[in-house]
Amino acid sequence: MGRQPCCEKIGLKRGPWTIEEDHKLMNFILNNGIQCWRLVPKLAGLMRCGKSCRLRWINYLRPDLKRGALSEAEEDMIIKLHSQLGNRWSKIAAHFPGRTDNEIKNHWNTRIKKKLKLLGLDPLTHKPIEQPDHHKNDDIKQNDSSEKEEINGKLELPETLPSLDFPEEQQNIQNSTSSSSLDEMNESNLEMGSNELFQNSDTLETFSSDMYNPGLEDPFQNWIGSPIHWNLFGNLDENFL
DNA sequence: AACCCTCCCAACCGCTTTTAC
DNA sequence: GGTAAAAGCGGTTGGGAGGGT
Repeated sequence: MGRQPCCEKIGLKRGPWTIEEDHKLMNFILNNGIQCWRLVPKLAGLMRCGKSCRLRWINYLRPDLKRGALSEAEEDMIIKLHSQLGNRWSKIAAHFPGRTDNEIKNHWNTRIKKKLKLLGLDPLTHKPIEQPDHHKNDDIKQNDSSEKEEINGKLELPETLPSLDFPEEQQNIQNSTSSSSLDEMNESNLEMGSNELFQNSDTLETFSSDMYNPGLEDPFQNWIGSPIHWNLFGNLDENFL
């Protein structure tokens, strides 16, 4: 007997959201807040499941979302955080106000992973990828020029990798080959919380607060600048509210 | 112009964790 | 403490966009 579905799926709409749906959801949440996602679609007049509404809000409609491509500094910090937290995207995203876990995860899977591989690093462990012994040198020689070309051309990598300046004890764990010890490290880091975790390196608190346009104190200013064409919503009130 | 391929990202699925009773 | 429901999370996928042939 499996778990029951999160909602009654019959008759529910799926796929991309329309502007009308966005508008309904946003108006509902802005006017009523979120008490229970399961009730949101019903009360907002949407043929979506609550889960879908939650995702849409978090990943696209939230007023405080930061839009646009991730900067190189953000990318470097993602790499750094990933080396310490693993695939805990929500934890990583917590250090990037206005960015979503989905966005960071997508960016990791489509860009950063490749970048690390091209640099000969395992995206999982952040350690150099082991080459088979007897072809090791040949492979490196062969790949060297072509990959460098790609690195310098297509991907426009920085000259050097972001320095992963772990505290000493974390460095030791990083150098260990045991995956369980990596897990332990991650667990203990999580328990420590970010404040303590990064106290010995450039603090992420500083990073987080400095890097995000401190000029835009009000998140709604970001919202207004988002690529959603708000003027399209202008006449919808009459129709949907 | 038509086709193919790759990249990117929004959205879904299913599992885990948290909360409420 | 046990159970069910809700929320959260991470892996995966589908399809549109854009570039190459």
